[in-house]
Amino acid sequence: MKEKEKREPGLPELPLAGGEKVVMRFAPNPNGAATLGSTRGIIVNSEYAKMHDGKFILRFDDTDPVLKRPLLEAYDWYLEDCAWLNAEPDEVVVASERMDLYYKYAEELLKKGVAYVCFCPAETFKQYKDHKRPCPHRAADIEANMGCWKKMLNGAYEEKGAVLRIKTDMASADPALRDWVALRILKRAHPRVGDKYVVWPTLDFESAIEDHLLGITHIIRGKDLMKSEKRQRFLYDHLGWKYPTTMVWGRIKIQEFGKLSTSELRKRIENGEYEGWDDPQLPTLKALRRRGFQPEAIRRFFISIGVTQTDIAVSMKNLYAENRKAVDALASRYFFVRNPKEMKLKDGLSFVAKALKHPSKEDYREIRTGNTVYISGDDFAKLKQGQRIRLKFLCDVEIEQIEPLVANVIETPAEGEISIIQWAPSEGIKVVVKKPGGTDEGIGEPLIASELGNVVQFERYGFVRIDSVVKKETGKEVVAYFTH
RNA sequence: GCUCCGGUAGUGUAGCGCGGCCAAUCAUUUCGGCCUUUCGAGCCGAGGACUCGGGUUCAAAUCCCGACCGGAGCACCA
Repeated sequence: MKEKEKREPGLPELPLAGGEKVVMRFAPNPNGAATLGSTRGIIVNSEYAKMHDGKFILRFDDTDPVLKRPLLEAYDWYLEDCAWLNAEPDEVVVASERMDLYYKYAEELLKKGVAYVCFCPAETFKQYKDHKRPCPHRAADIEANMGCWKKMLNGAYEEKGAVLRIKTDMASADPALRDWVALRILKRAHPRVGDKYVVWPTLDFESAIEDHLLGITHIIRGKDLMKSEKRQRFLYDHLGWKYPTTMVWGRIKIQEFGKLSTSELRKRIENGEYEGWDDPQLPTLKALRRRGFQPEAIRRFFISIGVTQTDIAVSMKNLYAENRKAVDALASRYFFVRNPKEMKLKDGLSFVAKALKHPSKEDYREIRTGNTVYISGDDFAKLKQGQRIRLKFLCDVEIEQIEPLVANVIETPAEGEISIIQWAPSEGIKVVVKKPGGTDEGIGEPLIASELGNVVQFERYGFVRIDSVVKKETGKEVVAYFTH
């Protein structure tokens, strides 16, 4: 009989070899701030490490100073992001600081005769590859290869002048597997280590060496890197190493953002199309943090998505749902009206509304107003003469005329169906809300300014994080970032 | 051209290695109801899927073959 236990919803089980300590890694290129895609890597890898009382390593795969050039600030950003997500790495490794290691193994491979220095231009090599033929350099003896390798390191060759290839099988049925490049020449200063090196390892080489040296037990990698494993296995065989267990996940696309690469994001930010890496329009962790998303919600969101090989397109709605659960209990309620319209309260002088800060807590806020209040443009558009509505926590009114808007205060509140709307007081403050889709402007109650840094709910509008309060000649102005 | 991988409700996901307990799990979305101290909140309820065609079998989401669809690799990118 087989036992099918009900598992808690969560990540699929990690294939365990038994007895070994689990070591996971997340290995980004710090060429920009962490995106939602990188966040998935942080969450899932660290989660597996936690589940098995293992180790979580953050490794910066920053070995391309040209095409995917690292951004100096981004190293710290990743550290901050990990900390914020409660996924602090047990160890941090920077590839560009461990170049000697890669050189050492390159030499070892040359000595074993399983690697060679190749001088073919890319196009020429492709010809050999397509015809399953070895290029002439493959047959060079060890002495000659060592000599060429030294010259590579000394800068004797120009960029693209020579590469170091790993011998695999030039007749492999899969063209993607034939003698791949392990190290190449790049004569451009690296943001972190300067111009100390001219020979740089490719990702396939660097990450293969590191995964072994760091004792990584499980690798989770994108489907696009599936062939990397097959390439790297040749290297592991040459060196007599055991390859880690691998899991593969498909591409993730966030429906609301489409596909934006880090390089593309960086280009647009540098062009001034966005305010920065934390612009609320961007799918970066920094942006979500500024918008007031809770780390726990982000964690649950990515865990619910799991690890499957299918390419997926998930909606932010799932994240909103998780975040709502996290934020609803702690967000105080306030009134904010977008595109305000003034409403004159006839026969009124001044009012003090006693309003609940949260529907399930006995905690009140006061809103003082004169005989005018503001309602939102959206609500205004639906008003009809003679209609009764309730200004929440204040009073019921009957609309006497629309333009200009005048209403009579009704002493006895209506029974039954009546629409209830939020309002802003005569001495309200200006509020600007930055949203993924643009900016809303309006008026809110003055107490909003006291919630700096907090996530609050603007009733009938949504959750926002109070980002800053700026003093202007016209008075205080609140800038809020829209959560959802 | 060569090679590899995948396809369960609108969207994710469980189940698939060891076929029956699957008239298929959970979440989200959608719809309806309740609440009216808001709501995009909460509570209750409903709807909605095994890509297709063959085969094996008493029995197939699960095993086999084929088709179709989708993604990826064949970079001196990560």
